[in-house]
Amino acid sequence: MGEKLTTLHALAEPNRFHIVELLRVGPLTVGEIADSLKLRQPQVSKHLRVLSDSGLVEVQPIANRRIYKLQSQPFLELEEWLDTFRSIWEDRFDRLDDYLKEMK
Amino acid sequence: MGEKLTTLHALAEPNRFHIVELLRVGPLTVGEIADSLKLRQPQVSKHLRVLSDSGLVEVQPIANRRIYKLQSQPFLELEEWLDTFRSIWEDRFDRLDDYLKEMK
DNA sequence: TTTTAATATTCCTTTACGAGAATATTCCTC
DNA sequence: GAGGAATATTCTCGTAAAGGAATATTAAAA
Repeated sequence: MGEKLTTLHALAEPNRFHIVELLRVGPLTVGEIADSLKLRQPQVSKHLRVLSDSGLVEVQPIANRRIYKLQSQPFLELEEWLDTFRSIWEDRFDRLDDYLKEMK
Repeated sequence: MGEKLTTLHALAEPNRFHIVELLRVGPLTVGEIADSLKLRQPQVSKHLRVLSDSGLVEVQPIANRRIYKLQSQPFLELEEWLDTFRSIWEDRFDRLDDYLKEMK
């Protein structure tokens, strides 16, 4: 369960969310991300650190640069979690009524 | 895009995440949630406020009590967003190689 | 209509975290 | 090996947000 919270927390920050949206197009360096989002390099590095720690992105160092790309696992796990709710939406038209009856 | 961030933010808080997990079993009152999670009533009310503002839960007042239940829309929207990544995971085995070649 | 139960709201304190600026690190190039 | 790019880390500060305690609100019940 902790992983899901970590993933959610990482994605819930606006700039990190934007970074993820950027990276869906393809791998990018820190500088490119900073330019695109008009953020300062240190902040981008810090956000990438969070994304990296949470497993959402992966780094590949090339010489001076570091190329970041999305990692599928956390996304898939999150989607899997959301999928476990599907049965509920269909199943629970009258659960509320049940509940009301139970409590008299 | 703002709704997704709102949803993510609401879910990213541990206690709120737990509340959501609790509510998936069925609708509950504030007191029941507080008991289950061993939280104080005011904090539960405050978290439920956030969840309610983000559309994740719905309230139904019955006399003294307020019964909270999950609302499907935000979950479905989030899942839909995650689903847009699917094509990427399959498509992008070699995108990194492409990138590396591009930048020589 | 006073009392009591359930919930919401407010105020205060504390903590988490993001931004900014400066500095450290790493690796290429000359 | 000195200088310069690209990136990471550290420090400080400001702010958003969570917890605690007290209080307000609402509705039922006596």
